[in-house]
Amino acid sequence: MDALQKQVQQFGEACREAGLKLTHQRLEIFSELVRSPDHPSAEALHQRLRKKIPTLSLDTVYRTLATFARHGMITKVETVESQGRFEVTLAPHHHLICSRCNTIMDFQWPSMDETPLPETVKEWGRIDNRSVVAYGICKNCLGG
Amino acid sequence: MDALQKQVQQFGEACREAGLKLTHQRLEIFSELVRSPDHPSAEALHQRLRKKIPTLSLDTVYRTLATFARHGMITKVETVESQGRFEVTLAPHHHLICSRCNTIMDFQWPSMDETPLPETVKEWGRIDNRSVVAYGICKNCLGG
DNA sequence: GTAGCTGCAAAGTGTTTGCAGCTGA
DNA sequence: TCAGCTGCAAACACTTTGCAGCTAC
Repeated sequence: MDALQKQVQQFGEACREAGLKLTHQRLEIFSELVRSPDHPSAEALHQRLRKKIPTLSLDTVYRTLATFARHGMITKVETVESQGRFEVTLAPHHHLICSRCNTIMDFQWPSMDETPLPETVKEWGRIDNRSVVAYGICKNCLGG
Repeated sequence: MDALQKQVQQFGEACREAGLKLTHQRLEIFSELVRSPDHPSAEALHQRLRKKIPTLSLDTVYRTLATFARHGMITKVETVESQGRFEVTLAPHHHLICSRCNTIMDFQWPSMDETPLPETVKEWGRIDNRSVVAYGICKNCLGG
């Protein structure tokens, strides 16, 4: 069984646990997100899925993504753009955003994940997760 | 001369350098942002400024913020919400966001600022800036 | 005097919602 | 069967734009 199949199977279990019905649309939306390393927006996902499910409506994509996010199955990525971007919830990782073409790339930074936060932050409240967002220009856009 | 006055004076110089006209509206919008530690949205700024300048229009606030951001005088903060949030460009700092009440707090983390990024990131392209975004629940919302 | 800024109104874009019919468990 | 999901269309919220008059330089 390949990685995608495994993730889709886990998805089925997660739905059952969360009391969510496992519909065709939900399965396809999730699979597409697993296959998409580029953090697509709801609109982008809808475009891609229409080829496979022509009747799929954009508002279902929005609703489904919101549902998944509420159950922690996917994560809404923080960006400066107004459009939300989504990704499947995985191991802790960070984001590189190209200011020119707006692509988002993941990267790992284990030593950072283990560095304790400053004392002042602990006084603020409870931290659930944290990630680094780095802005710059990717090699493509630099013309390299 | 207090800190606010100083910052406003520097603002005047920054405008001249950038070739921007120093209008009443621009000055007030900038001063309000300097006075606002809570990273207000365009809408919020407009609300606050209306008391002082009743004729100020919301689209001028949007346009002005975009102009300031284009010239690096202010920064648009990355959040998961759809609304953009702004702050005056200052020393490097990071953000704590309360998932419950959506307030944004700044914090310093100098040791993190100096930690070099992983090698893989250097291959991606040029990094201009980076910051940590931490999500959690603030003490207020925890009921503490 | 003139380039550029502002206010107004209208349009755009991304997202959410109400409803009626459909469907997975 | 029936709670809950989907598609449709309409509403919404935030942001941008075209235009004519106004203002800082």
